[in-house]
Amino acid sequence: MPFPVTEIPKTYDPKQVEPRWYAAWERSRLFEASEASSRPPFSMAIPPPNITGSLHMGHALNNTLQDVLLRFYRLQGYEGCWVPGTDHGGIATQNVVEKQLLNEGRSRTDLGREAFLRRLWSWKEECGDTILHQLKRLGCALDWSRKRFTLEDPCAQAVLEAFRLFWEQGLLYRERRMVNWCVRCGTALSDIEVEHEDRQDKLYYVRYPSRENPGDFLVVATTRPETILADMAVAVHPEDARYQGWIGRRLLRPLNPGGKVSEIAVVADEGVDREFGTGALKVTPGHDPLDYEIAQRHNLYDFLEVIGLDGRMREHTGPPFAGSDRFEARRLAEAALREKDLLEKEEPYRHSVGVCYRCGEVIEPLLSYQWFLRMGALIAPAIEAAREGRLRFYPESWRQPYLQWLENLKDWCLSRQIWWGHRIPVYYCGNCHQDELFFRPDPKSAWSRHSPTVVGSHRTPAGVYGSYRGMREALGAKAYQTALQGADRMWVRTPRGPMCKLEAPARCETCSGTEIFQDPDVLDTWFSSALWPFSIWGWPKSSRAFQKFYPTHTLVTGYEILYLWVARMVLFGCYFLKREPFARVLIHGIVRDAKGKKMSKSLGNVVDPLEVIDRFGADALRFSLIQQAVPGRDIQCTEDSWVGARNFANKLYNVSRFVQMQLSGARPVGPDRASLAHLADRWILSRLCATQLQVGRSYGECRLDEAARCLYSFVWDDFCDWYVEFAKLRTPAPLSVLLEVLSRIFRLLHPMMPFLTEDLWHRLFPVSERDFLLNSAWPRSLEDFSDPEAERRMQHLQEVIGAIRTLRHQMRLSPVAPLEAHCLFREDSLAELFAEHAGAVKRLARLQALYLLREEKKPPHCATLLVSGGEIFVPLGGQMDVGRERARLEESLQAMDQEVVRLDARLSNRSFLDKAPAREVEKVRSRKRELETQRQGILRRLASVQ
RNA sequence: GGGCGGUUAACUCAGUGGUAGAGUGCCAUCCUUACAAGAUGGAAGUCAGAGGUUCGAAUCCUCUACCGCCCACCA
Repeated sequence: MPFPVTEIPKTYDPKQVEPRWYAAWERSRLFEASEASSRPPFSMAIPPPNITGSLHMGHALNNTLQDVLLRFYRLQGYEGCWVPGTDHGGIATQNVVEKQLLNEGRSRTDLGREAFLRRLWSWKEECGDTILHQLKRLGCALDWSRKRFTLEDPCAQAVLEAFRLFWEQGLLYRERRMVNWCVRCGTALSDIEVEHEDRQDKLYYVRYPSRENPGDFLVVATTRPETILADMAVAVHPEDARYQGWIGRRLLRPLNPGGKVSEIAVVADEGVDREFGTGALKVTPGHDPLDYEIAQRHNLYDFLEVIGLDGRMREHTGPPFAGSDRFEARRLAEAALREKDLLEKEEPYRHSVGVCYRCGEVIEPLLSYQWFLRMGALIAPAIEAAREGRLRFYPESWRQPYLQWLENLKDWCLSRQIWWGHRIPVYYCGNCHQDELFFRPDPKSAWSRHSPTVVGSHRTPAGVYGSYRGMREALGAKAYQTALQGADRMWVRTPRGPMCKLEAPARCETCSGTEIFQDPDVLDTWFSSALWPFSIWGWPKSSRAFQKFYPTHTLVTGYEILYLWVARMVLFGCYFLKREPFARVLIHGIVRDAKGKKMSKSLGNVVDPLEVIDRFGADALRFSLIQQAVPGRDIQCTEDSWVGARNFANKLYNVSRFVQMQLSGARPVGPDRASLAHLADRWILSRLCATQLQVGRSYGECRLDEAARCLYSFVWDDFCDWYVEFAKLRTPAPLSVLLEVLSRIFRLLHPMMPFLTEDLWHRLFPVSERDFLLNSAWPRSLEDFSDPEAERRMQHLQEVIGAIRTLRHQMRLSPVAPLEAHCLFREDSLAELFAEHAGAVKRLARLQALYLLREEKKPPHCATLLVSGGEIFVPLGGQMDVGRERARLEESLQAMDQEVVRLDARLSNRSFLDKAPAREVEKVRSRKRELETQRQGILRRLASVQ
């Protein structure tokens, strides 16, 4: 009894299926890995999304790829463990919450550090897991029992421990240095957190008067005239003939803090580019990294610093500059120079400007106290790992950039002057540290009224520098306490060295003083990210999970965070554990919109993955992304690609429905090689064998895109279009093969389309509710079923069926016009083949009759088809259009002639015959023979068609 | 300034030495009892350009053009 069609809907509805299965998986704790398992481990650490925002296409792609790998390796018999988690996201998250406060008309200093942090934690509780929850809709097989957050234990503990270990090894130091300062975020950034943007600016040519003869100028080109106020010298190239006479002379600084004119020297330095501008460079060591280096080379240590941490000109610059924004100051400087007739000219100039990767504000190079990590000792192992193949990149082309980055690596600026993050575990003693502090007080506090009197300090709009002891003395104990509470932050220079402790010490180790305070800075959020592949398992504590699952197997990520994150994980993993944190890095591209533009909120071109899931299903979204995810290459996401993937899902759904309808009570046993009699059976299993091999290989080599395309074409072209069409004619239906093929398709495809395959698996096979596909196994090898002979024979049938279908169109016949075919084959085996499968050929070519001729007995009024190994005559009777038939034959004759010419050219080429492999030559020869035979046939037909 | 990647059908892209592929779109025909989210057939490409290596090049090498990305102390 066929299953009544009406009971199963004709189109697949993912909405009915997907949520149900994810719930079932979770209920059964299907994704929870066991460290006690004897199966080999396959572990992955999710790239933890920041707790800002919600799922976007990039996450969807990244996590789909991971889920495919996880599910594939689980089917392969591995103990799969994929750890979910989120990143506190330092500056990014703090910015989000600060923006909220701003809308309420408040700032973080209004709240104070503690209240602000409380607010961030409640944000985290509220929105932090949004993305993780959304990943469930995508089907991700994450082990929820192991969810981590970078700011909580065990990850937070790992951060402290890592810092302490670095400290003990002497790799940490605190120094006043030129760093990238974001005046908007109010923090230092590491070098890779600075992005470069091309900007249209002006290049100013400024006259620096000679001291001896103020009418004599040396002209310097600069884009930043506001920093002239902090110029300490002018540098020229030592071999620049134009300036030999100037070296060693004194110049008058064109603009001066407080208007007090002072002198600067002309120095010679190799660092100067003679080609640029006038070949003379103004040296501003307080606000430019190159100038800082040059100044050091010339022992210029007494720098002027004119731009404050808030991006405004500092007080001592005097009118009209003091207090103005640095860009406003640029215009003021331009005007002042013009007024003094020191501006020779200006020209439009395009150059790249460093901006903050979090807020886009132009970076200000500034001197400030920061914590740095010495990278020198960490680099070599990370390089070796990649050189020696213990760490592999997919695609390999990313290995070189990775190595180059490491080779040029400088020390890492770790400290951030924000509040949200891992507070640096360093403690200072109020008694015995002779320190210099920087306070940025709450403007409403009493402290700000006292500050101008502080000893030895200089003041900026941002705050006050001064010595710790000096401040206390100046303020008195009480006001000083208030100041400490109100202080936004402070930098401390420590002649005797502070203490690094996992917990706040009660008293000073040196003097037993109890006035202990912690370094106010937090660590770069990427510091905790670098520990992620081992902190998630509880490192530094050793645990069974850690033993079992570290190192992780594969890291999947986008190339945009290769340095920011991937390289640093390798550095840290190799350093702390002497073992790279993963063996493979699968690098995918960026998801772009239909026009190839990067998706961004500001462009308004973001496509919401959840919306795509609603419309097309998670499986369709996944399959579409996978299909396009050639390693390292960007992906365009378009409506079309979702539709195509959804149609594929529907195709598989329907072919399964078809098989289901054939099922009656008894379940057939699986086919075995010996008893496979039917050509179609042998053929489809042979094709399946090749497909399974290819798909397995592709999955294993991180070519998920390849696996997707391979399965797509097997399912659609081979199975649906040919095998099932053959099967429809057979009674009883070849259920054992149909089910075997489907059962294998489900398992091969499950990593990419988990919901649909799970659903169909349960519908078609007598498995219990809890026998999940993910717990089944990758199908055993089909190599026994490989059958090239069957594939060849099938090809003959396909060719003839195709030729007759084409003929109908060429002769403008209706697809249902009654036709018969008379076949004449040169080999008996072919005749037997067609005799055996006459039914299928008749049906698929829609013939009324199929005759096999023993000798040439061409019926009258017929069209002739030349096929491999024979000819097919199709009588057309009254519908025969002689002219059309002649044209058709002539056209194919022409095509053959062209091909023959090409083949002849190759065969008459001595060096081809001599040098090409014999197999290749034989291929050409046999093609030529076949063509010749067909050609003769056509010529005979042409002669007889009147 | 250095480096990397791309340029293949109208569109989006596969294809690393044997003579060009897919999906979508287009044209034509078809409600053939799994699927119109389908079936069948078709048109459509000097594989960016030039040179080289090779019996043979979309594929390897060199150069050029355009597009994109990364790195760099472009004052």
